Amino acid sequence: MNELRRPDARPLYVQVEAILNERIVSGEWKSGQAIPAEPELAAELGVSAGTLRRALARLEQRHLIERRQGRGTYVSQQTSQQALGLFFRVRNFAGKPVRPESFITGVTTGPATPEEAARLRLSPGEAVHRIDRRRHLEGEPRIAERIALPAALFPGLSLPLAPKQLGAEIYVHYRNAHGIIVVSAEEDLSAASATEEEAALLGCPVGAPLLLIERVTFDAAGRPVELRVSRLDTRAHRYAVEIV
Amino acid sequence: MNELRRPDARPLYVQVEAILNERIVSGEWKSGQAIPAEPELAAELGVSAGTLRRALARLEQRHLIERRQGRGTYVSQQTSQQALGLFFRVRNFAGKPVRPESFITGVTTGPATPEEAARLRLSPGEAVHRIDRRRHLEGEPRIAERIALPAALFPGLSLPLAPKQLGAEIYVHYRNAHGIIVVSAEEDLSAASATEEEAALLGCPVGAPLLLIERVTFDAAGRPVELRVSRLDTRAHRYAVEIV
DNA sequence: CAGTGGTCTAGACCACTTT
DNA sequence: AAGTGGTCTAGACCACTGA
Repeated sequence: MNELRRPDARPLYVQVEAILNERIVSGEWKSGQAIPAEPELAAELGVSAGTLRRALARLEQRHLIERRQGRGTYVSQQTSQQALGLFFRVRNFAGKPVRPESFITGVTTGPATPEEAARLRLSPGEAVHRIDRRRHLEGEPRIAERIALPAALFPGLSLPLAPKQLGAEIYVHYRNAHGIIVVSAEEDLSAASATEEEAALLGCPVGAPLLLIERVTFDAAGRPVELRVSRLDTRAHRYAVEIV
Repeated sequence: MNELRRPDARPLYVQVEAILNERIVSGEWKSGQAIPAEPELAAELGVSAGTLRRALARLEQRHLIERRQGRGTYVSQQTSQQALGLFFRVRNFAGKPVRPESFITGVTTGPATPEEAARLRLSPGEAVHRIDRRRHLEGEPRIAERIALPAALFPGLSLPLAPKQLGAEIYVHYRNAHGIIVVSAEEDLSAASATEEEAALLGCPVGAPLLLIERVTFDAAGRPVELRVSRLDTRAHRYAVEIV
């Protein structure tokens, strides 16, 4: 049933983590659903409660599950609010997190550029969907961004077009429509000058300094699922980073 | 001897972590020194090995100690290399971490500005030391920065003046000369245009976009110990962020 | 109240490092 | 061989949740 081997190279709790991770990735355990209680799971997998708990703690740290004393263990819902809290690090000058409003300005599909292929680990020329968005912070246009998605992962890309869904995080849409659970990201940050087009979009002078964010997002299976290039007007906002 | 109470609000392993943290902060256990083995420590503190291990794991995660099977547990040395690996997130376009060369251009002491007082949790007008530096990446001047330190924490600020020490991380100097162990930082990032002065220093056009990094650093006791404002020329480098 | 996760303990065994 | 940290187990007890 399980391929658990004691004298494996990896510790038992890592093997258990991988098994449970796979159950979530495969959709056997769906988002928001309760998973079996500790004693039951431990018995099924043939490990002690302590080992199982250690695996569950690692899944919780990766935000794949949520545990609450007395309630149970649930596969993360990745609601809009949670996704924003984890992945949207913009604050205003008072230090308060802000919620963006998003407006899609264009959707296209075409062969990946060399840059996109490299970052998304695609073969040269594989198809990608591209979404262009404008995002408002506290009522003002502050972010211009382009999102590139491997077409193979998002067959027949269905976009949320209702105004209500436009405000929601797109990661929630990935999960609902394509079963992709986003868990981590790598970003490269730099400074750039606003082009004419960006200046018009953001209402800033041509050549104004913008914070350029190039993000590659990964799902629970470790696949790169999104390349996002954002330009943030920092006249009224900051990007927050914590180092531990 | 210890004030460990079982029905405390905090779990035992958190209380143990705090006790061990205090021994490091107070200098009872010095940087690089081995601490007692698990059985000895557990007996001394009157807790089980499991509880002690959990506390040690948390200290290790905060980079305050290092553990190696067969060798023992050591208070972190915070060598130059380790400090850079944790706190210096600049990469070149190949994605490789780069080591900065640092040149101090000025040192002054004076009353804190309102901004400095707020970020460093000082009373208005308390004294701060200020260090201005220019930093080179791969041979070129790329960073202009000012570091503000609470004078109360750095009595008679002794600066490393030998050329060799100039290259080392200043956090290593904090530890060696003032016993301050740096463990975490919060940063606000934005984009700014180069002033005439910065342009001259960095060899870029006036108005060129720079990545502006405002960092507050905290020590093992949770005190803010440094406000650092850096301006990074991103023509040849990126600032790397990981989100988990 | 029953059932859940969270804490704490005690002890066995293993893998690694040093002498 | 002796001593270290790393893994795994089994079980007791507590704190929280919901019916």
